[in-house]
Amino acid sequence: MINIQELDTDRLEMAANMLKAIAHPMRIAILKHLEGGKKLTVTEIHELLGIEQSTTSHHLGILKDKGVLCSRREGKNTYYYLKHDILSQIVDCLQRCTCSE
Amino acid sequence: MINIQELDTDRLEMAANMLKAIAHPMRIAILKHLEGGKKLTVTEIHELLGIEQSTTSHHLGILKDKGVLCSRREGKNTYYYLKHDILSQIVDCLQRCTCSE
DNA sequence: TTAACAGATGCAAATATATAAATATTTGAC
DNA sequence: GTCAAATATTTATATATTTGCATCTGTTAA
Repeated sequence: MINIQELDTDRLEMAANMLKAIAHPMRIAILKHLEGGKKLTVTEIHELLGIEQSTTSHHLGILKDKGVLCSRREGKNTYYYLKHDILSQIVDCLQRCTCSE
Repeated sequence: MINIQELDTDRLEMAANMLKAIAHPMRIAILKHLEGGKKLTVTEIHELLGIEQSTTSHHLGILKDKGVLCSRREGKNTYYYLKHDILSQIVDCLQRCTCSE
């Protein structure tokens, strides 16, 4: 028998993990670059953001692990992209909420 | 002279702080209860969620500090409510992104 | 002015996260 | 197979977060 309360807790937990994954300046910047279905490699992102390769890979790993991004390997490169297009909503919302203060 | 890069960094930082504030199971649950312009007291929230009063107050303080909630004192009670209605978008988005997995 | 209620704050222990440096793995070219 | 490029993982250190308890501050009503 399935417990609704439990399900809800799991769902909240999942949502929180997803948000926690996004809630970092560099990771928000990554999402911005991936809006509109764009796909970028680790190297492209690490150069765009000007941060270490290993740090970039780490951030991408977190985003993927928590269900924010997907990745596809093509040859030596791994392309990362948004798992759900609607996630752009979050970035947009943040953009609107942070301009008035 | 203002540095655009710097501004952008500050803005990202602010956005990340706002998201970090939301990114917690209990705090997402709080936002859910406040959708639609509802105002609730600390006690109401602490009873709704079934968590300690002081823990509730801590969470509300974080959300207020990071610009997610506002509060108004009325007599013995303090009512908390969403600062920006559009923040419901984030909760909605999470709800949609967490049902398919 | 005191009792009782509502909320906020300080603190400490447990836990989680961030970063970078070093190292490992995977893949394609030769 | 060997090498180099692209990416991932490991590790260690520093820092931040979460939670509950105890306590403190306001506020209302007796």
